Amino acid sequence: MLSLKKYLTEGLLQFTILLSLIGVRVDVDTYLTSQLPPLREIILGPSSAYTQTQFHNLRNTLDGYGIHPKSIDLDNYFTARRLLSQVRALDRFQVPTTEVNAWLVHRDPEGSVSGSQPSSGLALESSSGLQDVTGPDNGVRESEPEQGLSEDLEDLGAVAPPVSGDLTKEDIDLGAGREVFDYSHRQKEQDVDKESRDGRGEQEDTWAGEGSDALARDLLVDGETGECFPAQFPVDAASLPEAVPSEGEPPALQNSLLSPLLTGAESPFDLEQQWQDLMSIMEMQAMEVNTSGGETLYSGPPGDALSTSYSLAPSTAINQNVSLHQASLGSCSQDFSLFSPEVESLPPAASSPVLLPLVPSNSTSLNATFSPGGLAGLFFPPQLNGTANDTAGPELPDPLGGLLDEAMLDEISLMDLAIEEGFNPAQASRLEEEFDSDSGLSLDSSHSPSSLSGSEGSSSSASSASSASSSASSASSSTSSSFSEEGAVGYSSDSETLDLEEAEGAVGYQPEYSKFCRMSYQDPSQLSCLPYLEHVGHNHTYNLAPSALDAADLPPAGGLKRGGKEKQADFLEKQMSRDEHRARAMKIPFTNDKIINLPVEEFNELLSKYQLSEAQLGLIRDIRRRGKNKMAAQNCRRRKLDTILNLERAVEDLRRDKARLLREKADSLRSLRQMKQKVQSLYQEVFGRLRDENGRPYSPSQYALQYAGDGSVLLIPRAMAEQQAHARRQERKPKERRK
DNA sequence: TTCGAATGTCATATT
DNA sequence: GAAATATGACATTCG
Repeated sequence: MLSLKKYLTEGLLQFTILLSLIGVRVDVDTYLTSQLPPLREIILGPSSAYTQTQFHNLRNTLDGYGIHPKSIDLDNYFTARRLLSQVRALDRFQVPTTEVNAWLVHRDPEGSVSGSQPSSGLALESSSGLQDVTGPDNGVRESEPEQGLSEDLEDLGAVAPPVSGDLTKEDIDLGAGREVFDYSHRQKEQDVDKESRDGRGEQEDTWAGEGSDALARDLLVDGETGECFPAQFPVDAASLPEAVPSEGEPPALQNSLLSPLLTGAESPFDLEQQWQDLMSIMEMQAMEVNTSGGETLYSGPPGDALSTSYSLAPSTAINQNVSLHQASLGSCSQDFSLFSPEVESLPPAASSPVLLPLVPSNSTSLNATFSPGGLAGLFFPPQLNGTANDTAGPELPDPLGGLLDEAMLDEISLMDLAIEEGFNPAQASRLEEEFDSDSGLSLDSSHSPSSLSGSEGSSSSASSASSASSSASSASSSTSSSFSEEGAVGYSSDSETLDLEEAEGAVGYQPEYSKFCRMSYQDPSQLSCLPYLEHVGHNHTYNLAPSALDAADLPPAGGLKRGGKEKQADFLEKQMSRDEHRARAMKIPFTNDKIINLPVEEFNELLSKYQLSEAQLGLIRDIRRRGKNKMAAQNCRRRKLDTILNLERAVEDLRRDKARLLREKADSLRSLRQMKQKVQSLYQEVFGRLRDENGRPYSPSQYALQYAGDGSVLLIPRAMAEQQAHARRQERKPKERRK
């Protein structure tokens, strides 16, 4: 048994593993996935060996010495024997196998486009899919704030890791994926089969061979653990094809996009139907007037398919807009999370085709037709004086001018002001864009350290130095910091300083380090944790004065062979600041930390304990002054940075607020137009039913309805109504000016 | 060699 | 007024 194990372990099995892993990985995976746990155990080792934590060990086992021989038994031996022959046979086809894999790379995306959507295409679609998501979306929301878009993109990466996480990222993130295993073998394979690979460019080999293999294998085997998880991608596959509509989007997809829109439009149509019912109940005789008015109001730009279709149901405009988004939502279940509700609801481009029709090309005429007072008609039941007459004519220059509730004037006037100013949602979005683009501040938060730099507490790691120093300085006030970090003046860490002092019997340093706060920002190990701060590790200790260097640069006594400690001490010595060198040269009997960080009372007390020369005292005072100033400068810079970051955040918040307000404004305008249209209909209906004493209808050019303060509606001569409306307008102007 | 970032230092103002 | 702190300006180092 043992001999068999040994035989397997050291001979056949390893050879089998090597061969199988060199060129026939997919086939090995096939075996693995075909429910052959023993073989899986033999070749790949226990599943635990493929966990991420073990992966580097796995990487080290490429030579075949870490294959978990404990998992081998006799059963596996025979299985392995059988497989060995197969593997050897397969090995001859390793190159074609690789080519097949390369073919998979190019095929899968097509499959995803075609709608059959093999799960493999998802990962392959990653980058293009990302663009596809934003592409059509941009097509609909082309005036979306770029900030929102960037956020969306970030979100997309978060939402759909399989999409955004491409191969290279996987390699980077995991340090080594399972591909490494294969890659290494492929290196060997290159050695063995160079001729067969000479025809390929290296890049192609990397992509077609490694990349596609990895991708294709990702479909079945986790790149890291080697575990099969076919169920994961189908899940994404179900959502992604919708979330990632490609350019060559099939009509079916577009239909799926439109269908929710149409469905969503049903509700508005129902409303409209109700309204029509109401009209019919009132037996409106001049229905065509209303209809024509509505069409006029909602007629969109020619050629606009959306607006054209929507113009038939003006009152549904808002809901149609919503429906449009719902449609895109339904079809983009994943990327929908990209858009925050507020951003998403803003319909720069999506709504532009829809909203533009809402904005009457002749807004002034609309205002002329519907003065703010017209709205009042919406808020009281059609309780009219009941003087019935003939139908009113279609021309109602300012029919509701007198129906205004003064309380609404101011509020509505704002809306009307917007209309009068020619405001429309498209302009709003345009404004938004301009605002976004000319903010002058780069709000790129993707790599902005703002995310790392929180408030004072979290402190901007962006200014790593500043951050550490801030905490250091803040703690210094209490002089009870537990930090064991670099002193304010020196660059060496406490432990390093201690080593140095121990090694060289430093000039009377008293290591009460824990008492003092120290700055850690020069700690390379910490810097290494902050990739964007890797460059922050300068030793800006200025050139030492020759006198100081004399003492500092003395070679080790006796010229003994330096140990690691001494080398470290030498290195640290070079890292010492100028003031530290000076202090050593002047034989200052305490550390610069103490000099700098002690409260003035303790500092004076410390000075009194020693007999110090004037030069020493002067140096100590300078060290203290410079050290404190250094910390102050660091704090100052940190505050500056924090201020900038806070300003950036504030600007971003303001941008969001502005976008939200613009959206609300657009919504309000839409609602206003809807209400005005309804009021117009009501007005016409009521006016049309009025009859004079002879049973004839009143002429709309001569009479108008006016809403009185007591809630009643009066029929007054139009001239009088216009006069009153003019008077109100004059009244309103000073108010607006005051505002 | 030049440039920009990070940092140290000084002078001065402020607390 | 001293000490601490803040800050602008400049110098230095480093990649």
